[in-house]
Amino acid sequence: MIDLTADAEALAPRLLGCLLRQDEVVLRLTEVEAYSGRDDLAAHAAIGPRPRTRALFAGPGILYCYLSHGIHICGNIVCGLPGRGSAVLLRAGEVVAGLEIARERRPGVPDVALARGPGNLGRVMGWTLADSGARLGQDGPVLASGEPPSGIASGPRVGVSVAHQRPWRFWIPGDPTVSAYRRSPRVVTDDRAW
DNA sequence: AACAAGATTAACT
DNA sequence: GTTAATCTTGTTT
Repeated sequence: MIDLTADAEALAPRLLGCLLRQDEVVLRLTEVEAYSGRDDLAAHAAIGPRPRTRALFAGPGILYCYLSHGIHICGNIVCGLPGRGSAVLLRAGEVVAGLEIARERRPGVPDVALARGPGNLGRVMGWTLADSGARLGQDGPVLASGEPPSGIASGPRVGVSVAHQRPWRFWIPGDPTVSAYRRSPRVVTDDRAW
């Protein structure tokens, strides 16, 4: 099994290739991002516990969902020690079961793009804000080990303007379900080294 | 009470 | 490359 008490930075690459099942839909994770906790300025945990971020501090093995831009539900797997606020954002995956339902939830979208991008992934899994706080393997999705990925790539997080020098986004290189990288419009530091 | 920004996406030009 | 869609939260008046 997977040790969810590890910090997000250590856990994130290990989640690649893992299987996440929500009801009939099973995803093979191909892209994730680590959010380290209160000391991570880009993390929702940085401001400390709030009603909205309650699930983030509830301890490892919790699903934390948030609403992005009023439209998209994005999901994280909370990890690390309770109260740390560490979590891994699920950015993309390959639908390996429940294709019919996934297609119904995203009509007209090619299979390979069904769960490409965090908002799309949440849509395919059928998540809403009410799923925030669900416990993995109980009232939430089930996480299981899968075939280890052929390789792991890393780089700066998508849409994040701080801590940009740290490679906290991990993906399976060459996988067609991985989302395109879009730099935050606010990044000031020179990141050409990446 | 009003406002701006956001771990985004898809549809434009 | 630009922009609309939509809503919650934190910040400012």
